[in-house]
Amino acid sequence: MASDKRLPSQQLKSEIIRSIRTALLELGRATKAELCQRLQYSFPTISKFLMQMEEAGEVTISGLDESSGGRRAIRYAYNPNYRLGMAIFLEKNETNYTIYNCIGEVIKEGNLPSILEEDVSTLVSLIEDEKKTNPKIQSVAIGVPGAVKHGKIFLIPGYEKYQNLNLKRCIEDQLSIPTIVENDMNAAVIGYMTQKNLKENISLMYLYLGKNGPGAGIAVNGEIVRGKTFFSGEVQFIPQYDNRNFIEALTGDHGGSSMQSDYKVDAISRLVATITSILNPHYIIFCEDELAPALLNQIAECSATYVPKEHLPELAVSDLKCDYLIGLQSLGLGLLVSQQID
Amino acid sequence: MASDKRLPSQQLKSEIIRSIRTALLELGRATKAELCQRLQYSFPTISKFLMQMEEAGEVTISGLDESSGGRRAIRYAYNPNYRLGMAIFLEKNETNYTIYNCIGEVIKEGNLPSILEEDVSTLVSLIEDEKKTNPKIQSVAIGVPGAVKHGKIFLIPGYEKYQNLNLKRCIEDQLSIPTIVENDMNAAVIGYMTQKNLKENISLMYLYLGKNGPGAGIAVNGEIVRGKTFFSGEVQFIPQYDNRNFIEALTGDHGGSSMQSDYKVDAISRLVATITSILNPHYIIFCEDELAPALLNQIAECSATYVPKEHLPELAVSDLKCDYLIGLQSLGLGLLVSQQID
DNA sequence: CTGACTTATTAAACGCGTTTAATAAGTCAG
DNA sequence: CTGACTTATTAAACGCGTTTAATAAGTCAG
Repeated sequence: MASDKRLPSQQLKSEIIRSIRTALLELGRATKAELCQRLQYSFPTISKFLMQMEEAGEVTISGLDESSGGRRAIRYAYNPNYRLGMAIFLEKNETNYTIYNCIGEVIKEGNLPSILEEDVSTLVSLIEDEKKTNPKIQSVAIGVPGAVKHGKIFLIPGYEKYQNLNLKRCIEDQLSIPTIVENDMNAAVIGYMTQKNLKENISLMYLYLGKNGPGAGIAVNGEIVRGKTFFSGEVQFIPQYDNRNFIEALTGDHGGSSMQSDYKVDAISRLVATITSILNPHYIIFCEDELAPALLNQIAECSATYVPKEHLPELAVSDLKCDYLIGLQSLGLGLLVSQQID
Repeated sequence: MASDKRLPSQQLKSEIIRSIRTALLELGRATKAELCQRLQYSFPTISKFLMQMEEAGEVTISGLDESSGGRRAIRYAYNPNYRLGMAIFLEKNETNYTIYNCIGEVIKEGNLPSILEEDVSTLVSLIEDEKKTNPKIQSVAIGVPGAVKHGKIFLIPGYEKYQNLNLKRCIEDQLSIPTIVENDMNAAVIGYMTQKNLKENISLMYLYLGKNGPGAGIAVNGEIVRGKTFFSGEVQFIPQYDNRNFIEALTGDHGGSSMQSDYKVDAISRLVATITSILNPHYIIFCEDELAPALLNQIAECSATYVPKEHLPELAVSDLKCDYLIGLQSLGLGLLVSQQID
């Protein structure tokens, strides 16, 4: 076990810095008085850390406030380019990555063939090279099509090189950059929550129907659900009809007369009703390229035949790719914001 | 908004006391050195608080350790009767309550007719009277057959006197005893986790089949799931067959030939498979008076026809009444342990 | 039964965030 | 343009947990 003997005072210091950073990023600009009001630390404490951060170039003075009857207050702004993050999407067919700053602006985008079947060193080199040309990169967030817990990839069918690899530790040990690894659908869930600014204690399911079978990312009480064997969200197996589970109902042969989309709507509605009965989440999100907005109403109506209407979640469509990106960036930003002051 | 301007130092102090109490209750007896090893506070700090607690009678010296080569260490024990808790079960047909100490020993049991249809003052008087004869009672935990959030009863069909009542605030304001209110099934979930000493990040469902329809308490990542409209766990609505949901499958007419328990087993197995596909929990618990142990194996086997076996949760039976009690006691103990020192 | 050695406990000095007092830098009426 | 009044900032004193040094209370070989 590593020496995690972090003194309470050290911990407190880190927490103060972290909270100043997030407050400044959220507010855009703030005075010392506003920060100590919001963060419940004393003026001298805020003042001390803000001075250090200004000296390091992490915050800048953006001007003086108008006087409200007395001495004019100094207004501070966070320097969004002080540190950068790198988000990497490892996919079957390609590898995308972005370099972004603390307010989510993308500085650079990159695209490569898939490296999932190659040795991990390929990925390490990619990061190392980008870090060389851009030394401000201080966090890496990697999305993978597999089950991840605490940075270790427990299950990633078809890619032996990554199976059972602690990718987080691997990169942190070799490159000394704080790293986070997350499953793709879970990152999308995090991205959606970030984007909609959903507070904690929100529950939602993000459903991806897919060509090769559906999958879902789920958050309960604001936290990602992983499950005992990383099987959570594998909704394809849910028994829905006498002889068909969800994937069979979605794709199977139904011998006949009904409209092609009717049985799909019923299957999805049954899933919505099931999730509602179990988790009663606030939202269920579908991929906008998989589901015509008109179908949402049909699904809502049909779900209400199974479950009292007032308990149904809000149904919405969203851009999975975009949420995935925002999720990874948000995870990476969390690392940036927690880092020690230089 | 109340004056929640609690100084960081005050907060830290409370946290130190809380952690000493839980450590001492968990360990039974401990030396100062063991406590500061475990809790990561310095020796002088532990020493100071332990002295205060000893003066107050909250901890006692249980003797000296054998020497391990030097001065013999003093071993301290928590006084389990220093403070007591009261757990109250409000039910349709009766009202039960227990008074218990910090190690869960029941000091007194009481039984009354149901008071759910009476005015809340009946409940307040009950607590007040017990508190008079036993002033050591410093926490109240109340279990109700309804949906609760932060002490407020949002939904309790059939009992208007309690509907939309903030029972926690009501009792705390009138009697100045820290109070917690929780739903019955959720309390059972908490009780089961406490009893089995399950760490955080565990997920489980506690299923009650019931005479008037099934219901479930669910914990995900160690936290109770309440849902957007307190509807979570209402598994009776889950569509399971072409024309039957869970409650219909459990109770309905199946026209004939199959054994009475066969369709029940299939319906429950489908529920197990569904929960597994969505949450992949570690445990699903049934009530031991509702399900013969032999059925568990049948359910496990049948579930495996819907979902790969390795992902199934551990299925177990337990005593609901007992778990409910332990859950309430555990919640009340949490209050006791968080209280300020006298 | 003494002195070298352990280990537990107490006492003094320190570090750091908070509280409170002092100072700096504005506004505005007359 | 001065003085009463605001508001922001800085400086000094304080509180409390930690670190480090000193002391207390044992063991054990010879």
